[in-house]
Amino acid sequence: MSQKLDRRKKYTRKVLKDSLITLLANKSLSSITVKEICELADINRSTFYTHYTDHYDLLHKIEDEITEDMNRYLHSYDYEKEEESLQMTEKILEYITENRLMFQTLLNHQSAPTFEKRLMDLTRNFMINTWPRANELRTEESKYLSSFVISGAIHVIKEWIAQDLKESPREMAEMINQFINNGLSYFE
Amino acid sequence: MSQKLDRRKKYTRKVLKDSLITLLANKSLSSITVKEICELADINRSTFYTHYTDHYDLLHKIEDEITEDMNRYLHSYDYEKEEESLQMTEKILEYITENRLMFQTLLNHQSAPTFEKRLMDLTRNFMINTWPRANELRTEESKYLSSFVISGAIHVIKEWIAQDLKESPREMAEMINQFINNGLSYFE
DNA sequence: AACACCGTGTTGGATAGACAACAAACAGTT
DNA sequence: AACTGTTTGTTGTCTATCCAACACGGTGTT
Repeated sequence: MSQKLDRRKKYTRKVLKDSLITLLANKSLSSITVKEICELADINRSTFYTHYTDHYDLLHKIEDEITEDMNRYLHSYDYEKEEESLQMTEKILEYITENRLMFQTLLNHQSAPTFEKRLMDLTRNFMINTWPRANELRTEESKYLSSFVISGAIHVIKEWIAQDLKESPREMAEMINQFINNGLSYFE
Repeated sequence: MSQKLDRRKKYTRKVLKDSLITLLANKSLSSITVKEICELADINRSTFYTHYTDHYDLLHKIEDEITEDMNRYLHSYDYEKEEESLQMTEKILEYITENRLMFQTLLNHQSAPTFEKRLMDLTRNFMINTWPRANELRTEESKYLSSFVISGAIHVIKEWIAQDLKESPREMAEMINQFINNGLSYFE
């Protein structure tokens, strides 16, 4: 799956991604130039084109990576067991902590409206397909409920980030899981 | 003098230097292996040897660079003018701020006893050769006085670092210059 | 003593990235 | 409309780094 990358490739992609994220914090995606990204990353511009076709492609691949990671977290725990579902949420929040700047800017509609939508779709699909309690509901209802619950959770996370991650991932995980459980029991 | 470096060289040397400094914070120089440095820096070990002969050489070149930078600061201001001498001290303190971890560990005798000595020699030479007030003194006296003043200043800086750089470089510059001036007027 | 283990210093071949140069597209200026 | 400056893709050559492999010396284990 994830091939063993040459250290040079690994480094180049990392700094290009970091660079775009940094720029996105202050400017709109369309106003950012490839040249600018490369200068900040200290990478030759021609090298950029061996990895990405343009900066839209770069952003797309950044988002791909995040959603892949999220997906991995979602599927590496047994959501039916309460403690494991808690650990899962905690793991995801830790991941967000580690990539704080990324989430902070990507969740900001202005620069990249697609990201939040992708996150929601991903999580909703997971819930609908693998979560028993959601399954028991009628299809239509479960869709709305999951949307409700997930957009709520994402909003809480956004606020958490905006407040400088004052609470620990564990605290937030407990809080968010509580919210979600309450939300899901709404129709029970 | 400083040739335009290929980005790759620049990057490799930077991460190797950072890596050694990081390791020095916890272990003694002699117990650190080349392999370890390369693994932390994520650089192939064979690449290390194209730049440095061993880790002692690496540390030596780190120190070289710092002393060169210090020297540049010392000579880019007119020390006779009070305001410029203040700016100079401030500039040096800012430089220390930017390389905080480096100074913190290198000034710690345990790991690298030579560094503090090099710094002192450098500064003392500067004072003796280019500072009029020190020149007026007898050679022997000026040597001792400069040693006294400089070791005092370095100690103040070490304390400043240990106290997490609470004061601004400007504040510290004013304080230190005051100390030095008072110190130098001792024999006047 | 024989053994396995680990870091060292070095080599050779493969490749990613640096760099310089280019034509083309575009935006703003006069 | 010609002019200036900037970004864009693209290409060819050069070289720094990667990687795997090697012989060597030191250290410790049985």
